[in-house]
Amino acid sequence: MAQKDIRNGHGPAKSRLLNKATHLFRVRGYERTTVRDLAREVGIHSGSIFHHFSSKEAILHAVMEDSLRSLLDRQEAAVDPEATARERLHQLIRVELGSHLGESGEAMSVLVGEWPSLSAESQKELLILRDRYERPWEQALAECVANGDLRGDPVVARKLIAGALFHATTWYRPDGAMSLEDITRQVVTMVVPGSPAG
Amino acid sequence: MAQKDIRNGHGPAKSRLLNKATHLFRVRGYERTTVRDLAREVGIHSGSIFHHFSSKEAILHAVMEDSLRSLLDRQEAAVDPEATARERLHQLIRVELGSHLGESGEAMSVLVGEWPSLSAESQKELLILRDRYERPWEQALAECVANGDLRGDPVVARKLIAGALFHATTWYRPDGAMSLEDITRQVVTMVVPGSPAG
DNA sequence: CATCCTACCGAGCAAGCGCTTGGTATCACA
DNA sequence: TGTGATACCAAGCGCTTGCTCGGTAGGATG
Repeated sequence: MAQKDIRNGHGPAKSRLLNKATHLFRVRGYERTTVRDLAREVGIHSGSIFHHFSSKEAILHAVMEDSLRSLLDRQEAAVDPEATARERLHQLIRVELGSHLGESGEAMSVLVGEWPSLSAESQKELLILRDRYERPWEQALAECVANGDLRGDPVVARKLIAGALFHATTWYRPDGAMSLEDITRQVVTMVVPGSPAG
Repeated sequence: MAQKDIRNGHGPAKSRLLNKATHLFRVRGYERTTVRDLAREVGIHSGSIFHHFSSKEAILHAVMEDSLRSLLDRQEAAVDPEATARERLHQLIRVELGSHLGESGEAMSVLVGEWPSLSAESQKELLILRDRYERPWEQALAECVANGDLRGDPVVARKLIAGALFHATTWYRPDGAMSLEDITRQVVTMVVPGSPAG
């Protein structure tokens, strides 16, 4: 451990607060999670939370912003701009599904599921990041329609895919019969029929 | 209006309570909706609610049970057991999407979105109805896999479809470019490629 | 050595919550 | 005309909520 920041527990208090909040918001919901629950989990008094965050909603905002930024990072790392539209679609689906079902799954669930709990101002701010994330999707799907890989409207297709992938958090089990890549392949097969691309 | 039941407002108080509760649970969420909000909306005092329902959660239970039962009714009315698996799939998708996006949409959203707010006992009770609703889906999808209309796992396919359709509540606009039947057709096309069935 | 800052404690406030209780007006029915 | 049931009001209880506030221990900095 370093020289400062540890009066109690392991690691910087603020990030431990964020981690526990993510977990509690996920399993109990934002509204049903009290600041006392959160403080107990972290090992501090409830009032001390407000030394780090100005309000309970500021915690939700921080959780969501972290979630969105790391999602963007993963997308940028995984999508090859030189690849074909079909390949990029496969990459986009893999990243999004992996984000929902992997380590960042709880944060992603909070991001999507607790969106209405955010104030209008916070929503507006985070929508800028969200739009940035959606652009590669728009491009890949539009190209797939243009070259005949995908039938129908690309915007509707994106919405349908987003719903299907997000919903996987409610039923996916890491120790189940289907692996993450199995599901990814099935989604790709359903969206753009034909032999699956790499 | 009949002879009894109207002391105030229009129609039986219990059903008005249920209607307003559905709306409030949808737009504000169950937890953020207070019995005082609900009472004000209906035009009675907050305490009077507990003459009709034993608890706030009992209201949620009633909303969800009504929602599930009418969903089952619509399914039964719309699905032809004599039709091919592909046709039945089309019918099932139409019913589910129509339920999400039509008049019963708010109740459906509450049913899916507020499920974690229900007590374990209530969940157990309603799961019996839900299982009944899922059976025709299982059969149609299993048949589609058997006859080659659908590739992949039928259980995963059902989960993906359910997510895609439910998510439509967040983006569908009745006055938008895509009609309900347009979206239904696109989903069918994506799930079972080939010429769309009636 | 004094000063400042950070991170927290301990106590508690005001507001809001679900729900209870006791009472009353109105009806159906005997 | 009396009785019981139904549908509601008026008041408020006990508890929990998000958040505030004065104080303090301890490291860093002049």
